[in-house]
Amino acid sequence: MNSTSDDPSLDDAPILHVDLDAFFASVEMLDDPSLRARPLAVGGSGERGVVASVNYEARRYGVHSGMSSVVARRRCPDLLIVPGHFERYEAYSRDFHAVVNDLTPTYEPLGLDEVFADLRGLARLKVRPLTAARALRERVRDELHLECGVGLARNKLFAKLASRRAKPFIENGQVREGPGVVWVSPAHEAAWLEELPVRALWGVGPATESKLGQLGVRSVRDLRRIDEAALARYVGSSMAATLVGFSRGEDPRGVVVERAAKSLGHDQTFARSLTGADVVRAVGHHAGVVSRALRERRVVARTLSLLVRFDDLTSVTRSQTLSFGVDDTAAIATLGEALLESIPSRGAVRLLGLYASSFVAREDNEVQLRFAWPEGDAAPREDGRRHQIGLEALRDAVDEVRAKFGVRAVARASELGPEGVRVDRQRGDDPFGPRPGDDRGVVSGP
DNA sequence: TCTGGGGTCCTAGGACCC
DNA sequence: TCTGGGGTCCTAGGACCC
Repeated sequence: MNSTSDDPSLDDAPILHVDLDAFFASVEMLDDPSLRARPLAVGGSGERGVVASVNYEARRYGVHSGMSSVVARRRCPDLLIVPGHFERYEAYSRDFHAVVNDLTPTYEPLGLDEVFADLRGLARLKVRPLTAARALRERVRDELHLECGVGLARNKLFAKLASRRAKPFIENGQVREGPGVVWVSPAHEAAWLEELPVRALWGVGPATESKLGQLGVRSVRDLRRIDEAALARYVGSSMAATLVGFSRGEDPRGVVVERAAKSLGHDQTFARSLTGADVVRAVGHHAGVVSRALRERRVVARTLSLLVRFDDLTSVTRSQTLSFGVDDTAAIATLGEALLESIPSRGAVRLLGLYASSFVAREDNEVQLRFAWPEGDAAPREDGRRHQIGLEALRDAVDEVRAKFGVRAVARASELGPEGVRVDRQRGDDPFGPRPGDDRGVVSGP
């Protein structure tokens, strides 16, 4: 199916996809060679844990990433599940990107362990795609001591399918070596797609697969026969157009080199669900994580979102966009708490997430704040002064949240007395709490 | 199989402006 | 005063990726 005998031209194989094999698990085995011979997974080992990465020894037992740890251990009782060391993975990822960058600067990372690259810029260097792909694999192996699969094709769709085919695979419970590098020649594209289940296409998950099933669409061949308008009624017009394109082997997505982050956040599923004041404390902890990440990136966020997943697995989100950006822990914690207050409780909290978006460069935010500076007053110079303006505006924002959602109509478990009567939390040091003669924010409720 | 934590994108409705 | 269309921003939820 793939041709490895002659090296295609850049026109026939401009897009390369590299995917590191069992990345997290492989790094753990490099850091501790005694783990090599045994089935290993990286992830949470508790009741609510999920395995994020699995070595090939464990895959022989049918364990794969994304699987709950309970199920994984059922399939493989000898499975060793170790916690992740993400700084290590990030360090390896940086080295990986550096190796790709030596091949071409036109590359696009996906997560820590995958990269798309556009090789067209190498035309003048007379680089041949297969030669480049093999050299890339060699360098990843020699310098990082990691294995990877490389795919080459006309577009991202086929390059990704190809790299998957390049990797080791399990056959009859045994690990088989893959070819390492696979090129999908344009002449063979149709054959590649023909038998492929729709689930193998990028963007088709369980929900879309099920919707397509209702239309009788299971394979890419089925997809080609279906009317796009009919498809759109089930999966939306955007997804319909994408899928129809894929079914014809068309993928307009380019390699995007500098993809600026649009949001960041932190969420955590608790080993034991939280109630009452513990939830508020968790918001404070998340605020610390998020604000540090914002400062590290030298941006401030105008939008904050809070996600709460209850024990019944229902999720609720609340978000608030400010006219200015924030990056300090206290401000984010206060806003997060206001958002939390606005969510009607449905019992114990299983997962809490806090996310920041609508980034503004820190310097630009300062300019914005100066605009808001009262007439005739001096422009803020030192940080403390600037901070105060933020607090004033922030207080308004918190009031806005409370006004919008009618906070008094809802009480957290922590604020309920034994009879379910709301007890006001005493927070004399809270700069955002009610002030004397100030009843803003209390617009509804019993 | 009742499921993590980092993200991205899409959809649909409402508010607001021209 | 009522009406419509288009554009943009915000919000909530959902699906998907690694």
